[in-house]
Amino acid sequence: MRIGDVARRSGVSVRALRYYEEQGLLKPTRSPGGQREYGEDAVDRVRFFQQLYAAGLPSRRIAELLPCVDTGTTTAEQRAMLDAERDRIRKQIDEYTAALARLDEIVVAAADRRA
Amino acid sequence: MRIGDVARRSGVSVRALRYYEEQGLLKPTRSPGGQREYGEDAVDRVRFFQQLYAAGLPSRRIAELLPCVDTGTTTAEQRAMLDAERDRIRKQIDEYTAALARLDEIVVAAADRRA
DNA sequence: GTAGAACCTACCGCTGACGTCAGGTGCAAG
DNA sequence: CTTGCACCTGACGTCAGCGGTAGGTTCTAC
Repeated sequence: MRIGDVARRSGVSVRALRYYEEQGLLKPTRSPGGQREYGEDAVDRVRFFQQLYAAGLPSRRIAELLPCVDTGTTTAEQRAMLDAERDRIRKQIDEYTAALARLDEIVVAAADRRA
Repeated sequence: MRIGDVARRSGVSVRALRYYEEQGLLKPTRSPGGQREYGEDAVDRVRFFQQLYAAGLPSRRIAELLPCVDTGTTTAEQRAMLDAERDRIRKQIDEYTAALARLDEIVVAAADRRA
């Protein structure tokens, strides 16, 4: 698959795919002419990246845990990082939930006024 | 209260407080010498900002909904914005939850391997 | 009245995940 | 063989929420 196909199928831009490679997240082979050639798994991998990006993980962290995904094993360091990230995400969810409650308060207060 | 006091009490930097003013979130009065003078409610307001920032609301949105908080009423436009933000936050929570599940999978898979 | 902490404005710097050129090359179709 | 789209590298631009610095002023304490 060429880069445009991966982009269309995964829903990210061509630029983003080149950026992911720059960050060490994708390692496509090259055609004799120098064009990137992606395997079938590339689309799923990109969707996986998007999920983690959406949870606030930076490229570095994603790159660090790719070996875990590929080998199915973790070093002590990787487990520590995974735990830290999971903790961070849980806290984030709490903060989002709290903020949501604050916005709800505003809505409810305004609704009461109108009632 | 002067800016340093507000900073210490609310846990944000002096620089951040000046930034909030620049964004129209705080409107302290000025002393004859030109120094910012904050009311007692400033600390709570800043904590409120932090909560919303933590949920991914940009300064603009926060500025837009401050009138709602102060007056306890909302215009149709403001209600639409509030609904959109609440929706966005709920989706974000879903995405965070999904990402958390993915990380959990990795941890569990690695744990199984070790077992 | 003077030291020094706290304040002021103005401005440049940083990070991250890309967007957006510019200028050149690869490749499939007719 | 040429059209023309897709691709390439390299490099600068963007946005948000501040951090940090420079150079000068105000306020508080003694």
